[in-house]
Amino acid sequence: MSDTPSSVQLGLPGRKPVISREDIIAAALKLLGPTRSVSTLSLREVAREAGIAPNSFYRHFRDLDELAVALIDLAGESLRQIIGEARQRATSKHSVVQGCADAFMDQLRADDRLLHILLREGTVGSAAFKHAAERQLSFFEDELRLDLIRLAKMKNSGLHEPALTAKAITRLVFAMGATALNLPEDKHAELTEQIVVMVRMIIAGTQALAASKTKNPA
Amino acid sequence: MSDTPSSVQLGLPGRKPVISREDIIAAALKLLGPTRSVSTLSLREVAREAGIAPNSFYRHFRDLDELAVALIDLAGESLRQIIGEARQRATSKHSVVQGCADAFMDQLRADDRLLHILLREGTVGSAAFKHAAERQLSFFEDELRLDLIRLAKMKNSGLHEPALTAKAITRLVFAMGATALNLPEDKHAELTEQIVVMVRMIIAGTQALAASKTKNPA
DNA sequence: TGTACATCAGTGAACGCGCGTTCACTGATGTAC
DNA sequence: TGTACATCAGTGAACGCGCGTTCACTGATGTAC
Repeated sequence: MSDTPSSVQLGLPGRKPVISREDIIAAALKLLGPTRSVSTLSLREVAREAGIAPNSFYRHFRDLDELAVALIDLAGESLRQIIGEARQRATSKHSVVQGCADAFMDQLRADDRLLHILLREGTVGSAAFKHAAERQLSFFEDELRLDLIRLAKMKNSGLHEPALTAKAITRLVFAMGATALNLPEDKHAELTEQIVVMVRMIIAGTQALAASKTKNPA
Repeated sequence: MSDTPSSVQLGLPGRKPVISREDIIAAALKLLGPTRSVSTLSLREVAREAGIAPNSFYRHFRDLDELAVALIDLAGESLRQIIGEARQRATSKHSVVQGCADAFMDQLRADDRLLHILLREGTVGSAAFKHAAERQLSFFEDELRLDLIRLAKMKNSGLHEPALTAKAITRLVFAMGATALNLPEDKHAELTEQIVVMVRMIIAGTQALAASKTKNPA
């Protein structure tokens, strides 16, 4: 993920890099925001922000697309960590759903650029970029699936197609989060509430379908 | 929506346009596809495709953004018409949900450029563009909301927050549709099936929540 | 420790390109009489 | 019907700009002995 390219491995002779891949990524993140998306970044612009000559960019990334994929991968890791923490934190006090939704929206409100990227840019850009975004989403779905199964066991309730349920929740929350990026701050609480109810709908639905399946097996 | 700008109104003296706004829109649609999104179109490119000089573009649109908004509006209208027909067609034979999902995916498979735009590009682009996309989505949600209420009355089942349910279904289906654009054709049947189950989950969930509300009013 | 050498991160200058936008224009189409 | 005139859709040429990419280079940092 964040390892250096082979030409920069330690132990080889030569000058040490004075700026790193991470510095360039940080520069790119500085340029991003509610009004700038990854696909509109230019190589020269990123280099300017990082304080290097345009061609120096190539010492660290093959092209802009490689940078974009690195950003997506970072964003996925970051989100999974945030939600992972929210899951553990929320087990007793509030519901898991509410806790995760709050954590999600908090991060979004904190202007986490990485989260912005993941929410907005899965559907445009190069094939490699879209593939990377899809990959991170599937990681996320997988963790959620396991969590849903655990939750269902705890509650002794059924679960109709856990994988599909996880996918539905993930895609829906991400879509709602993406709309939040264009919303003024004072609408965020309302949106958080909407997300919570939507997720509860899906969970209630998957339980209802599981129950009817038990009664009337196909 | 598709009316001509004031400078092109009929009855005024002057030369009649040999190409129209619609011709330029058609040229833009020709350029779009699974690998090209609206935000990557250039004015010169569209003009080239339309067979006019670059500066002639300005006779019909203030800038590229105005063209993009026109495309989004068209896309919204087109989709609502498609789904509206599917609703009426499917009332007796299959379920409404299955019918609409099929119509949706058929249109998508038929490489409807307008639909591509609406699915993929609500989250990037100018403020005006995002606003137009959001507006079309809300139109769609509103129609769906009325439909859900009608459906609930027919089935004598409850409906927890119809507006939110409609929003959840719309956003989820659109998100799933967007992923379909990057999928090979042979995965489309599977995806259609997933969409149908997801929508059923949400409907089952909203009914379950409505039922529990009746039993245990807050 | 000192010296010769190899590596290679970062550079400055230059390239050709497509872009959005402007300008003054042309000439077909319409209206007025 | 014919003539003079106004309108304005479309044009060709030009502008300056930022872009991605290339090239040969420099010089700091490391290794070998």
